Amino acid sequence: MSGGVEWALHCCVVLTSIEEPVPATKLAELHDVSASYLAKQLQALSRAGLVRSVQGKAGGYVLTREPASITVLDVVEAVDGPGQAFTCTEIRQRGPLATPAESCTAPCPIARAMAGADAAWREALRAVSITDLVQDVVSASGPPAMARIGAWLTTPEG
Amino acid sequence: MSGGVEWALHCCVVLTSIEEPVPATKLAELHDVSASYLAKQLQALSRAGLVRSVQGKAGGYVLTREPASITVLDVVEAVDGPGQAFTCTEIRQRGPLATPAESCTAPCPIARAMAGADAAWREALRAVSITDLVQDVVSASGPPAMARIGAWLTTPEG
DNA sequence: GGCAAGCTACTCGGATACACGGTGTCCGAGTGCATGGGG
DNA sequence: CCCCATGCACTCGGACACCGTGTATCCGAGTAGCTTGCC
Repeated sequence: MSGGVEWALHCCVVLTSIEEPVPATKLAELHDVSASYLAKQLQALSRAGLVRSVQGKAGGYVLTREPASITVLDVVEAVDGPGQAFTCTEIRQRGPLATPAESCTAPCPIARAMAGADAAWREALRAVSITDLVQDVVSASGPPAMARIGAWLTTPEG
Repeated sequence: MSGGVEWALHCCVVLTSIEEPVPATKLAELHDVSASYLAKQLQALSRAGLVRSVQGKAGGYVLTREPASITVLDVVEAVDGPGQAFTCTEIRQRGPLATPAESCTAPCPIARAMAGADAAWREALRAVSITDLVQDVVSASGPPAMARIGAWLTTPEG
């Protein structure tokens, strides 16, 4: 899995602390990561419609939806792509004992098992929303944690 | 995910059709894949203890356990390694608002969500055994399917 | 005919090149805000 | 005092190198079985 997923999720959590646009550079120095590379992940979120980018002097990124309606799966699919991890090569249709293509109406058992596991994985990620992550943060670091982040984001210099 | 997983699973299914050792070259030409690369996957299965390799003229690979006790998860972990797909970088401990290390007793919410999804994925793969895959094959291609494979493996030339 | 030594051929196992996707970086296009001048 | 044109600084967006992991391959070490010669 792409490491940028972690950055993107942290950014989504941070963006819930404020309504104004936050530039990528701010998010980068807040997390102490490469600004250029983080921009790539944010662009992916923008293409997926999870965040909206506003340009100009006071521009940046804003969440488009309520945090409760954004799931972790949304972010993962936006950054890593919607493709499945496992792809069936149809080995059963190759070799001297290849099964004819007309008998391959149903997917091969291996592909089915993998697809089932992938569905379970996605379902688990779909069950967690950005709001849930924020709730866990305030439970661990105290209620003013998110407020401190929002305040830091508004200060001119980091 | 590594593409060799698919090859390894097909090999495990094929190995259930016969008790004698099957060389890697036979498995390769049966599936019409690279023999050298398939050997690497079989070595991984051997290191994990799922198959046993016998050397010499009539050597090859044999399953060590009953197919019903070998799960798809076993094969996946043997080939792709036991490591998780997602690894937490502990971003929360970096940057100007880093949370102190003493407050990080519990894993961060993002890592927990990912770990939960990974557990669900593994559980789904653990629920499917090689025997289940074989049963699906005979249901789709008819009872003599596995017998044909076993017969082909015993013929001198492919 | 039985047995043992030697040979052969076949097997696995690890060490070795190549390629592609993820990682990281950079600069150009576009836009909203601030400023200064005019009415 | 209000409005508008101008400039600017800041933002995103996509295009460009680099590296690590997976992909593919090869050759050497080792062993079981067959052959052959001898007793």
